[in-house]
Amino acid sequence: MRKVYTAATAAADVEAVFRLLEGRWKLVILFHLFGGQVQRFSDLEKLIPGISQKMLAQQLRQLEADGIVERRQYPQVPPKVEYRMTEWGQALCPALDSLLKWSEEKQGSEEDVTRKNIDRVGES
Amino acid sequence: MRKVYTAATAAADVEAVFRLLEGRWKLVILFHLFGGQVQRFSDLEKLIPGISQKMLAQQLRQLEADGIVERRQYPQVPPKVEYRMTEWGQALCPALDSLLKWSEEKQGSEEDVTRKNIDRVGES
DNA sequence: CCGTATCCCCCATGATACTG
DNA sequence: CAGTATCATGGGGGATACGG
Repeated sequence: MRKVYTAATAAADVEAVFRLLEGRWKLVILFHLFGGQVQRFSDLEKLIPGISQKMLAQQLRQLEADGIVERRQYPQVPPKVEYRMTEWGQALCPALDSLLKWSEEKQGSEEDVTRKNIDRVGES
Repeated sequence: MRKVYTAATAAADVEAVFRLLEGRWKLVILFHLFGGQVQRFSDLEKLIPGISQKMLAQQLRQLEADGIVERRQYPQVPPKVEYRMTEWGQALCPALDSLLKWSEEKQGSEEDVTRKNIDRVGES
């Protein structure tokens, strides 16, 4: 049984999802973890040019708090910490893919729009 | 033939989509237009409590510029302006729905996570 | 009815330095 | 290796007023 939405609640819930993923670096991090990949803090630092330690730590903390990413810490010296997607987090991948597919559709749709506008010239 | 993505390009493209939809009011507007609904400026003003004219105009302009929403102006007094989804914009609906479905999955996945954490106690 | 124009504030991000 | 702590900043969004 699917949840029922009004325009307001649907928008609010999508916004809630956006808030989980907004943040300058979260999506890059996620795409480096999708598909079961496991990365250490320093791996992500290397994989993501331009990110600072502060931002990497902050975004990972938030993703972890939101249940999207799992942090696994090994009590040893030197420290070793691994990050991976949670099961739920991994399930986000196809949803993001549908957004990508949508953005790919843009090209094909533009000629149609042009034709529609031409057809509409002189409309009341 | 699908476009091929790296972690960086996939993230960049999803971010591009997010930028189209980010904005305090865009999603509410969209959900009031999805499914072929047509709304006048003043309709949207009434439908969306708390929005200012400035913000409504601004968000509509951006949605229009991005090809998501279509603005149809009738040259008459008093002015009449209608907004509706473009074909491409309407295609966004199922993609957003997959995000909603994902957020609905959260509940079911949380007990599992708890169990996993318990199982993992004492792990090296 | 359908918008612009201004001013202002806040918070996410960045730079930089330090630590168990 | 894997992080905090602190300070600075800029642009998105709100309040308010005005215009065709």
